[in-house]
Amino acid sequence: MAGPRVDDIYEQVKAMAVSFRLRPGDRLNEVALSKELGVSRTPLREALNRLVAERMFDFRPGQGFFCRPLDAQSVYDLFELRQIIEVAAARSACEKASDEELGSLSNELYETGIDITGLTVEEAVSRDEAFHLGIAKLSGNAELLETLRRINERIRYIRWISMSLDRVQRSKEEHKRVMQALIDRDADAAAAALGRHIVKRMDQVQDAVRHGISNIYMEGSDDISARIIGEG
Amino acid sequence: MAGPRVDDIYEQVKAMAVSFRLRPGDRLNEVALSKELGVSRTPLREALNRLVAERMFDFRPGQGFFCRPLDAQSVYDLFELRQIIEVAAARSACEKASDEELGSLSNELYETGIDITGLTVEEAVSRDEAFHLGIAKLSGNAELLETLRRINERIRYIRWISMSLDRVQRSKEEHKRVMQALIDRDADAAAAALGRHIVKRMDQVQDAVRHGISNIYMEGSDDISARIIGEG
DNA sequence: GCATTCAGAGCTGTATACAGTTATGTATAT
DNA sequence: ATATACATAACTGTATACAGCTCTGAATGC
Repeated sequence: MAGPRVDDIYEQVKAMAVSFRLRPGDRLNEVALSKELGVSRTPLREALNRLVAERMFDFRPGQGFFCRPLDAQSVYDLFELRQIIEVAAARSACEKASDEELGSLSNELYETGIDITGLTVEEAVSRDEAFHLGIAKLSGNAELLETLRRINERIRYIRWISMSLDRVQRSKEEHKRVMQALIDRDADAAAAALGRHIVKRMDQVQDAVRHGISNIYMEGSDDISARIIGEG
Repeated sequence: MAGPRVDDIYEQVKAMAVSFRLRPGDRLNEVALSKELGVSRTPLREALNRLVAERMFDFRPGQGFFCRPLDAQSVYDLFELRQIIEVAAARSACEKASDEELGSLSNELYETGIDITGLTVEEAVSRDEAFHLGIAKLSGNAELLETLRRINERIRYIRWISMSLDRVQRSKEEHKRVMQALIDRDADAAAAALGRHIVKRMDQVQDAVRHGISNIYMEGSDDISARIIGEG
């Protein structure tokens, strides 16, 4: 029965960290967590070492693994890096993507993205990520795509908070504008629209971090992702 | 005596992978390698899992760890990503870096970088990396810096080959030009100079990959790093 | 000569045990 | 009441054992 354990454990622990069920700064109890997951410490530690490499956990020899705290500076850095990478990806996509690829990304955007009311925060963020990753994919650069994926995982919680605070979604309008620029193969316009789109969020995000950081340590904050998005 | 094992093992194995002592595509024999390193499989596997997360190794459940093959496309992608990140870092550095910081980077460049004749390839590449990482550091973005570090590790071998083929170093002139633009706080000029500098290498690199890929599997190719750089 | 099957060796994946270290909490002295 | 020292518990770090899977190669059949 037992499929490849380590991959599963890795995904589970990552999900716990992403959703802040494991609280930032906290030391991880390997025995307790391995029991909870129903595995031994050996594969658990292997999974944790992957997450250390992804900077989702800290490792202090002799003390163990610590859930990496997300301070305001790190969040800012990650958003800035995300912007850099995505803007470059959009430019690249203008050159490299086929009409077909652009068409299918556009379809996806319009099919899934018209109205996010009624979705959970998790679903809404997931769709947002999907569009941005879609652009990265069209850049044709697999390393760029993977790097962006890693970044997204680390700021997902912030996006949940941001999404749950800001119910009115102007995102979609901005996404459409980016999409149109891509279809027009207008690299400058695409870069500008996408750059503005991300920068615009960064102020919100600074607030979100402040809200988030104060809520993170409260009980019950782990179900932010399940919150339903109300009407504007 | 025994310091933190895993960190050491991680560094050792990474060094072996970076220098292609472990050949791309090859399956890793955990027992053999653990004996060679004088440790047991447990911490070795922990180290390997970190390297999987860094995309330096592949992991196939049931089969084990594989040294990740560096195909031409991956090399191109990594260089492209490197360019994106470094150019953005240079722009950022123009705004954020203090005069003092720029001064000390400049000093370092002129002190260590005037003539690389007589250095080993490893040393020359190390200095090259140091300058580029110095700019990334001045961007003030720790995540950007770390991402670039990871990229560098994966393309270091290519840089060794490139450096050993191309004895005449025009790099330094280009570095000086970038440095001057930074000191002038001229973001556009810095971005342009650095962008050109990296792009210029990419053609060489395509050749290097072809040379490299054919040499990688030859015996004795693992001492490329020790080769001495002759005069122009 | 070539493909197929099967047995054996070898290797991976995980659990467990144990040594060594770090943290905790209590008791004592100031 | 506070600080310190010590004993104990808990946890980490690594080695080892073993089960199960994968690969290799020889033997067999065509």
